[in-house]
This record gives sequence, C-alpha cells and structure tokens, in this order.
Amino acid sequence: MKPRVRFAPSPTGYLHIGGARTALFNWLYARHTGGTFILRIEDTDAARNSQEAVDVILNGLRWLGLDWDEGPLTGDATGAGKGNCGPYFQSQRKENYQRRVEALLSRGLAYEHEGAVKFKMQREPITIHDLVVGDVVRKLTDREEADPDFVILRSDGQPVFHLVNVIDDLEMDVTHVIRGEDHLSNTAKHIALFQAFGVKPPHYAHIPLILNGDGTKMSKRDTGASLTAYTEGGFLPEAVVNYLCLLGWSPKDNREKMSRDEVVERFDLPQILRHNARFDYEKLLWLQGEYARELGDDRFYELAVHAFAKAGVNTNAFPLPYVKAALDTCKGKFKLFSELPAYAGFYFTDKIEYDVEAAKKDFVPENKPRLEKLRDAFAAAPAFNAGALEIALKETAKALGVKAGVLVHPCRLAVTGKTSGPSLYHLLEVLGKEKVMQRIEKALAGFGG
RNA sequence: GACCCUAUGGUCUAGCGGUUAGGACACCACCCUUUCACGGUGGGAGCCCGGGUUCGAUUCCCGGUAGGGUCGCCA
Repeated sequence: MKPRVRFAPSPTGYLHIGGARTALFNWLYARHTGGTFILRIEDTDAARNSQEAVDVILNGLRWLGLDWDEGPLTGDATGAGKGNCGPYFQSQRKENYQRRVEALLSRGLAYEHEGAVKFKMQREPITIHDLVVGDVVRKLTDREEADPDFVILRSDGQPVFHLVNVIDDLEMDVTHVIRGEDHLSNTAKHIALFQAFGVKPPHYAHIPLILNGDGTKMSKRDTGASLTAYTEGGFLPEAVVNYLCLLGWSPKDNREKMSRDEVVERFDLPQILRHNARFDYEKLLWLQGEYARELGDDRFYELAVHAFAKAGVNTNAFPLPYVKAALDTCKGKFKLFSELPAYAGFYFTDKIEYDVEAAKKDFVPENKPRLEKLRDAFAAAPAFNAGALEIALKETAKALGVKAGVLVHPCRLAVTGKTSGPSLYHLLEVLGKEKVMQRIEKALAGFGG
C-alpha cells in the first residue's frame, strides 16, 4: 500500500514556519513515494475558527507549491473537498467521533466522569517505534501516575484533539504520521487509542523543531515565526522551500541549492536529523539571492511590478519598454523584492532625495566644476547610451586628471540620490538624456558653493 | 517536579573507532569593478564536560550539564 500522509493544521489565523516545514516534509514524502498527501483541517475549537483562518493555511501551502491530493477545495468547512475520505474539516465529522466514543464506552474502555468522557489509559510504559528518533519508551510522568486517564469528550460534548486526531488518521487510512517532535510524548496516548479501536497504529516520524536564531524556542510572537513574514517580505517560494528542506534534513552530500524535483527524488525519512535547528535568516537570504538572480524575465517583471505597487508606485504609468529596461538594470543586484522600491525608485519619480551623508561628501565646491564638465560631456555625447556615456565620463575624468570614481559618485548621487544602485552608465541610458540633464542641473543648483 | 528527545566552528550540516574533522551561510583580507551585488583567491573559527570500554575515542556505554518537548475538558 502506498503511503498516505497528512498535514493537519488547526486554523489559528496564521501558518507557523515550523508547520510549513512539517507540511513540506509530508508532501515530500508523499511525492517521493508516490503516496498521497492529505490536508485535514483540525477545527474542533469552534471558538477560534473562521474561514479566513483556514484560507491563511490554504494560501500558505499554495504559495509554497504544496498541492494536496485530498482535502478541502476552499476555506469553507461545509464546502466541497476532493478525496474519498471527507469531509476534511473535523467540524464536519462529529458523528464519527460520537460513534467511536460510544463504542469505547460500551466496551468499558472509556467512562463518564463529571460529565466528560475519559479514556482508560494503560499504566505500563508504551514503546514508540519512531522512524526518526528510534524506539522511545514513554513512561508515565508523576502526574499521569496519579491519574493516567485523559478526557476524550468534554462535558459540553466536544471531542478532544487526541481523540479526533486518532480517529481521523484511522478512518483516512493514514499510514505515516510525520509531525513535530512536540507530539512525541503524546504519541503514547495515540497508540493506546489506536489499540483500543482494535487497529495497528500508523508509522510515526517525529521531526525536530525549529528554534529562533538565538536558540530560544520560536513562539507565535517571534518575528519570522509566521509564513507571512516571508510571503510579504519579498521572498521567493522556491528559496523558502529550499531553505526549509535544509533545516532538519540533509541530502548527505553537501548539496545546498536543490530544485524541488531533486529533493523529491532524494528525500526520505531516515535522513531527517534528530536535533532541533535554529533558523538562519542569513542563509535563507543567500538562497533567496541565488533564486532571484536566475528568475525568468516574465516572472521577474511581474514580481517587481507587484513590489512597486505594494510600495505605492504605479509602474503602469510609465511606458512598458521603459519599465522593463529599468528593471533589467536591477536584476541580480538585489535579493528581496521588498528592497526593490528603495533600490530603483528613482526611475519612477523626479523627486530625488539625496542621501545626507553622501551629499556632504560628494556635493562639495570642488566637485561642482567637475560635474559641470561631465554634464557638458554627456550633452555632447554622440549617443545617449551606456557605451557612449562611459567613454564620455572616462574622457572627462582623464581631462580633469582625476579617477573615474570622482565623477561617478557625485553623478550617481545627483541622478538617483543614492550611493549604490544599478550600473551607472546603464541607468543613465534608461533614464534618458532629458531626465539626466535635469537632475544634474538640479543637483548643481543645490551645491550652494 | 516527573517523563521524553537532543548535543560537530557563530549558524545549517557531512563524517565517524585510527581523517590534516569536509561543505555551505556568515565573518575578515586581497583581487575584479563606476557603486552595490556577483565572481575569484586566501584566512580565522568546531567534535559540551566527566567517567568508562578499547591498543586507540568526536564516533560506543554511563553520568552530568545545557537546550528543547510533554504531562489541559488547547491543538
């Protein structure tokens, strides 16, 4: 039988980066083995459920490219789903839980207590055969020693996580439970429940947790804990996916940058590490740069235009060839799309604000005649393109007896307001003679010397 | 408090009874260069501690320490 795995998030309004990785590992295992990836929404806590919260999860998985073979089609709990084991929202599966609880009750494996129903948990240690961690003998804690039984049905009739999780895995024929290590201790309860239902528990694979960069545990409030920090932060999904693959899993051959297909081919449970990993933002950023540099033109333009729009800059107000030419000078020079508006905003506005420190350094009296000479050389250039402008600048520098940089810096500052950016000659060409002249003139007027 | 998991440079990791302990990110220096980025070259930096086992432990065992997790009518 082909493996059937599932990602079973609770709709809390956000998708934790660790949850995203759990989903990814499940997806990878399913794709690697030709198995089935199921998405199940564990919305038993009616108080904090909403379609919006479910959509956050669905959209997050879609952004990452983790398509599910079975599961909801939309965030509507009562809506349609795909697969033969639905519904895939626990809120729609109440009868199953009720029926199972009654079966347990009738067989004396559970009992009523203060209006709730408690499961009769065994007192002997339970051995968990974990595919990642190995055999784990889970003994009772002192609290459990006092009362090993646990509630499976609340006094208000609502089933509890341990119960529904097991019943659904059982009824959905889940063969491998790949989840965070925070569930390892709970697994004893789950195994006991499976046994009470008379079936063999699935295989378990508990994956280590993701910690903050400083080694502390990652909680909801930590920056970077939510997937939206990356979706909204200008990251590429392929970079995030690649990075997540490397956190807690290793191809064992020093490969770092790998395509999704490559990982699918090589991913397997035994190579999952047993220890927690710290989230290394810098390394993610490196991968982001790698993927950003090799983006295809169409996708690059689309993402770039979107990034500008988000920053309030409507690039559509400019001629398409101009926008494309402008963006071409930026490709491979920045990593995060969220950086782009600041990096190349000068193409789309005439209000140039000079970097204060740089202005103090470059807009000094002795540079005024130099910049004037450069302006004249540009004006006299045979053509206003990168090649001709470079020659004009270098010859001017030579005539003035200074290095090219002496002219380059004030010129860049005058035209873009910044000290770094795209290739100067190319950005001048894209901007065009008129704008360049205007900006140099304006800068000259502000020298005040 | 009890129970469980874990421990290789700053970070992610490879390795493993005998290695000059390998790679990547980050960092430093230099080169390239109109800036930034890219690319090149070189460099600093590591087996948590203590006991065993062994001719020999980073590697196996035990203990400690540290970090993480679990003990809910949360999921």
